[in-house]
Amino acid sequence: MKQISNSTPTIFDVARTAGVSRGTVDRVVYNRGRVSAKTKEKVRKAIEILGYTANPNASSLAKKKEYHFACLIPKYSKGDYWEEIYNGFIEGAASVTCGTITLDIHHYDQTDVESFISASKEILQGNPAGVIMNAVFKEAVIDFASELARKDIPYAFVDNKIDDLEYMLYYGVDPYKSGSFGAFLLTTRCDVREIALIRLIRDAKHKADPNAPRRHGFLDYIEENLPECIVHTVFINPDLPEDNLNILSKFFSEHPDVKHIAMTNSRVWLIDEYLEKNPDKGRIVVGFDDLKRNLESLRKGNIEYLITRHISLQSFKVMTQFAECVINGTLPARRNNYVHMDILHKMNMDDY
Amino acid sequence: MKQISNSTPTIFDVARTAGVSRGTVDRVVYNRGRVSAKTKEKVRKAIEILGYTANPNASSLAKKKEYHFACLIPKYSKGDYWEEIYNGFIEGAASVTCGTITLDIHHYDQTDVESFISASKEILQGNPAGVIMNAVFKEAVIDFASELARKDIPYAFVDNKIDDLEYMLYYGVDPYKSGSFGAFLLTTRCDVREIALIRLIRDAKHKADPNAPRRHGFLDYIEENLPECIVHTVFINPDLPEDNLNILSKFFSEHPDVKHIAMTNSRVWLIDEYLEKNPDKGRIVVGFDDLKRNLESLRKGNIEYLITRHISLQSFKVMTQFAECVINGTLPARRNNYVHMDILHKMNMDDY
DNA sequence: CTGAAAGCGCTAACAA
DNA sequence: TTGTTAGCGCTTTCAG
Repeated sequence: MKQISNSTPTIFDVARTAGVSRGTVDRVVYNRGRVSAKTKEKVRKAIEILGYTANPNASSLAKKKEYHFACLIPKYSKGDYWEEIYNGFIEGAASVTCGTITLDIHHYDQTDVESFISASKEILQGNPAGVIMNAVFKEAVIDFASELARKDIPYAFVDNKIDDLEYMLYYGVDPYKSGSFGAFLLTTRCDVREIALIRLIRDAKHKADPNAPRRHGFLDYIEENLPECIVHTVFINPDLPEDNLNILSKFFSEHPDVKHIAMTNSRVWLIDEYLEKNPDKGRIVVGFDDLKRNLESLRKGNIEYLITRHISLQSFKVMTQFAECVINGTLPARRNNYVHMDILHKMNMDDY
Repeated sequence: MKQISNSTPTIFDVARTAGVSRGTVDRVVYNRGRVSAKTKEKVRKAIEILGYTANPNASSLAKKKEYHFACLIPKYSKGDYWEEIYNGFIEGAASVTCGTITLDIHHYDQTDVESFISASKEILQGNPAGVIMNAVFKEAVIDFASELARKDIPYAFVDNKIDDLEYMLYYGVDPYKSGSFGAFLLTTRCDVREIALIRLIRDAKHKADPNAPRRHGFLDYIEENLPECIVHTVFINPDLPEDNLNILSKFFSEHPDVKHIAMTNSRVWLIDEYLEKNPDKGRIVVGFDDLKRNLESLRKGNIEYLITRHISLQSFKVMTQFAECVINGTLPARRNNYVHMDILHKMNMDDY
């Protein structure tokens, strides 16, 4: 029988001062039920008096339960945005201590709704404790969400979301705001008459346009603040890098006064070769997301600003918080979590 | 006797495959000595084969040792930079799991070397496991450091450091670089002829000039990139806010063309009242550090950019890493850790 | 130099 | 509804 309670109180101390057993204390601490109201009150009071908080180490050591989570995100190639998201999931799952997490990561093709649907069906088969996904195909996501709801499986969104669904948690950056911010950084303190907005060709199959909100934020800012400014849209093909050089050369030789360039998708590195080969002191380029190749371009000075955030932080956070809430049966402190937009410039990129 | 080892290997598994006891495994894992070379080798091999890693939860649960650390930082008033640093220490100490940390936080008066010296003596009396401090009074810090070295007490720096000392760890932002970056943000895309650099009067007692590196970074940038630009230095007194309005009004009425203002200390909010009362669309103000009052000024649009970082992150990081290294007898992965400089603007400050 | 064993604080299954 | 107890994986003391 332990006698002295010098330092931090343990569950044992609580049990003793409340005059109950450790098991009972555990029950009220974790709301496991099967406790009379009277006892509950006694225990609560004891906890209050002693200022008891559970020792997370002991807790996670003792519980050996495994929880199975599924993630559904676009497939990616090396160095992509979604690879970072993936990494965040893995690290997050590993760092959850209130239970052992196993992860099933499913990928779908962003150009193909069917791939999303079939992946979501597979997930349903697995009967996970929770699902984390992003929301590109609106209707398909809604269908999936209602399936999950029926099966009482909680779900969370990362990167983007669908507002009127009953998701438990969201982490991402406000794309519209980031677009406006990009427009600000591109045009501040300048007398801007024309802007080139470089976009990616998406073929007919690409129904999804995941960058639309950011682009709209960008365009709305320009319209409101620089109504006279002309925005030229230039399409390049991400799959035909050789052609892009020509497309860009052609455009800029036809529009020699256009000095301001923006790309609202995450692949501003696609135009790096052009920028490199056609240096122009007066040019200002703004892009998004800190992909390795974008950072290179920033370092070389071809890009002025990159608007970004720690990509994997979003998926890390959503993974850890979601798992904790699902396991403990609690709700997150905040449901919608917008992460801060960082500005990266050649001068402050080193320690990012 | 445990039989099955399905999932992650435990110290028990290692012991069994090496044909030794758990105690022995522990000794080689933590280099506690008292193990024959032969046994050591056997154990190492077993660890290798099984891919064993210690369970941190079980580890910190089992070890009940208390470690006593001392921190030595300037005293502060509510809302100050050093209050945030203090908070980071507290949170960091609480989140260390490889041992129980107790903290003694000592404060000194930044205007008074003696106060530093006497505080450092007190710390020595306490015989702490380690010391974390900042480095304002150079000689006094060097003396203190050599005392610590003699007593074999490791120490770490936060915020700023003295390069040629044998400190174990440092977290901070490169002040010189941040100054240059501020100069860049203030002057980019502008045709700047004159700048007002607002400084704080420090009386004769104030031998320390903790903002000098940042100021030099700022001034050097201007000199190198805008050699024609005139930098006016305006002194205000942080203790006489009423006077400042007059000083600033006088200066700016005498220099109506000065539109660019910088403050390289952390208290740009001191000029907020002047800015508020004398609105000027063409003015650009750049400050440092995200103190609450600075953020207010940013929100109101009186300041354009604030260069900062999560202040408490520095002390949090230094606390957790330093404690871990001291306790485990290891060295940090990186000794000098420069944290990223964030740019805060009205448009991206909300989720910071 | 090595092994045995008693905890660390908590959980969960079982007994009452 | 409540109490009891055998671990979770590791540390550390004490014997050998």
